[in-house]
Amino acid sequence: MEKILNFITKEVEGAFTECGYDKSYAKVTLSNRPDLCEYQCNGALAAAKAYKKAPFLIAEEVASKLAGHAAFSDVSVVKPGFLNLKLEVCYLADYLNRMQEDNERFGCEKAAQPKRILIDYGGPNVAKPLHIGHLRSAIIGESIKRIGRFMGHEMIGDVHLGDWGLQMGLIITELAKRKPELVYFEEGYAGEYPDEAPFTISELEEIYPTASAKSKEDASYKEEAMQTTYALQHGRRGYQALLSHILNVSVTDLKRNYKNLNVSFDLWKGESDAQPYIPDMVEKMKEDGYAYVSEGALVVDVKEETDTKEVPPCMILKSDGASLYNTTDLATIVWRMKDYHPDQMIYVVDKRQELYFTQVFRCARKTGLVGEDTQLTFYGFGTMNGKDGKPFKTREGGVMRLEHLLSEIDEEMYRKIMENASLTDEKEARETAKVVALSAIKYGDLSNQASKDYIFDLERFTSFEGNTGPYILYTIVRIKSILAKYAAMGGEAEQAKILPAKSDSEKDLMLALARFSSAMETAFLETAPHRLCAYIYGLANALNHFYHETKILTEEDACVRAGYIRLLMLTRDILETCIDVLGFSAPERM
RNA sequence: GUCGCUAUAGCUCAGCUGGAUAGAGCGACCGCCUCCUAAGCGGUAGGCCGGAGGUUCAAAUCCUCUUAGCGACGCCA
Repeated sequence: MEKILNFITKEVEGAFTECGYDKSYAKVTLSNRPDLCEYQCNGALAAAKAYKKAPFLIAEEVASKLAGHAAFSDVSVVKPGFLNLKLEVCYLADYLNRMQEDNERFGCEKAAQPKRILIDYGGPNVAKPLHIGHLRSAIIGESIKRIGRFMGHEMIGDVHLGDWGLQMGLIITELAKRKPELVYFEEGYAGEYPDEAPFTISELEEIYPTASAKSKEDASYKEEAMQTTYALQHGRRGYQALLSHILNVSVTDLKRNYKNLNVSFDLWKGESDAQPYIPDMVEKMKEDGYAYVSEGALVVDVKEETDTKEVPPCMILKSDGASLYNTTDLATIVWRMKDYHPDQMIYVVDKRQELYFTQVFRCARKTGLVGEDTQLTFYGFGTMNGKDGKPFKTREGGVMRLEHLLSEIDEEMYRKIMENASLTDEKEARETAKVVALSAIKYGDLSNQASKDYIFDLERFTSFEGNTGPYILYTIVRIKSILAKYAAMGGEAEQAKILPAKSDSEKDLMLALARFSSAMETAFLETAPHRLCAYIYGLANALNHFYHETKILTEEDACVRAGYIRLLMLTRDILETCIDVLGFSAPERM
């Protein structure tokens, strides 16, 4: 189904062409003067020079061709040469009815050429709790994934676990100190290892920091951990059995945490999955003459002629021959290409890693790991700061665990719900609090441009007012409440049609609804969830304005009433589709 | 030092890729519940779009310079 803007543009293009002007001037945009018109075309201003004609005259010529068209109720020309358009209410109503019949797409067409896009977000470390540093990546990545999916692309989310390196050796070392009697430490043991892990997640979360601290103080401890790491990476059975226990316990816990955030991944691959690809990859880079030794380390030059800055070479191996972050990331690209050959890989990562990823991407291209048909995209997000504008910390100054942050918000939301006293059932109030809290935290994040730092202000985000998640949910709940009452009254609107708007607020709402497909498409093309937030905020405003001015259930004309109900249903469906894509949902009541 | 990002109302942020009078929310002030959820709606006050030049019919938006803050710059991830 065609976007309403496309339709209008096509009409205007026709008019420009008919008047002998190039249709490229016929670009129609949303009006920035809603008091004057709904859509506008500034093409006459731009065309004036090319055709050596006063813009006003051009605009008038074009306008005369459009006048009387069934889709427009008003076509006018203003001052220097603006072409202002208003839509005919019948046309608009017809368009919305077609949207509603459009099988859950609401006029938004899927991509004609679906792409396979692998999106890397998350990046949690095994055996370490999620902290707020993981929050943005999870929220933003999940939303980009869902937007892409809605647009018909094949989106593959990969969590990219930090499950490799010294940290694993540290854990095993510490465990060996504490429970040396475990069969995993018995050398030469050839039997089966237990299915049950010899630790719980909370033990694990305590073991790692303890071991990490010890290794910093005690050189021999660190040496031992490094040897353990080496043994682990070179196939010692007992250690590998422990590693899979650590992974299992940790991943189970991570999944639970991500589930609370309504975030999920298609792939639970980790850095360790990339290791098998390293030797061949490195060998090939050497053979092909890309990799050479510089200052002891194996590197690949990634400078380019057009660089305005110094781009250091991409390091492949450290001078001691060990692999590092780069190596793992490149090897990860190897298996991703081999197993999925995506059209695009998007990395949702802290923006401070931009230069690093520039190096990795260039290296991957130069050495032929990825071809021209795969796009590599760095999507950097800013830091989440506290109210003081500095990186978010707990009151004690430490890094806050994600779980703690979430429960704090849940608690606050629960308190407010009880204050409001609209829900009396304890269980429902608790559940609703969670749903609303999630909307607060996600909308608070997503409504900002991802690339910018933003200030996380608990009070502001949990407030019920203004441009917040709860406001959006409240709007949806209001609609649901009316629909429920309508049904209770015995109303049946399934066969009804949305009727031409009778008031300004109704028309504004309808215009906002008609923009849905543009908003979704823009959000995808610009990888910009905040554009979708801005859209639903406007839509929610339009609904609340309409709601305030219109008696719906007490409307006497049953046909008009049913038309209103259909309009509300479409609004609800679009709002819910949008928040689903943003990664949260609305309760029935709040 | 080099490069990059940011700068818009008291605060937090938009600004649809160059268009008309720069918009929201919070906070402040003033109104609106015998009426479908007032977590709402309407209104008032609040701006040299960091500064200076330039490009053109038109600049918050593009270019140059400049100031301030933040960040990145080979063996961390």
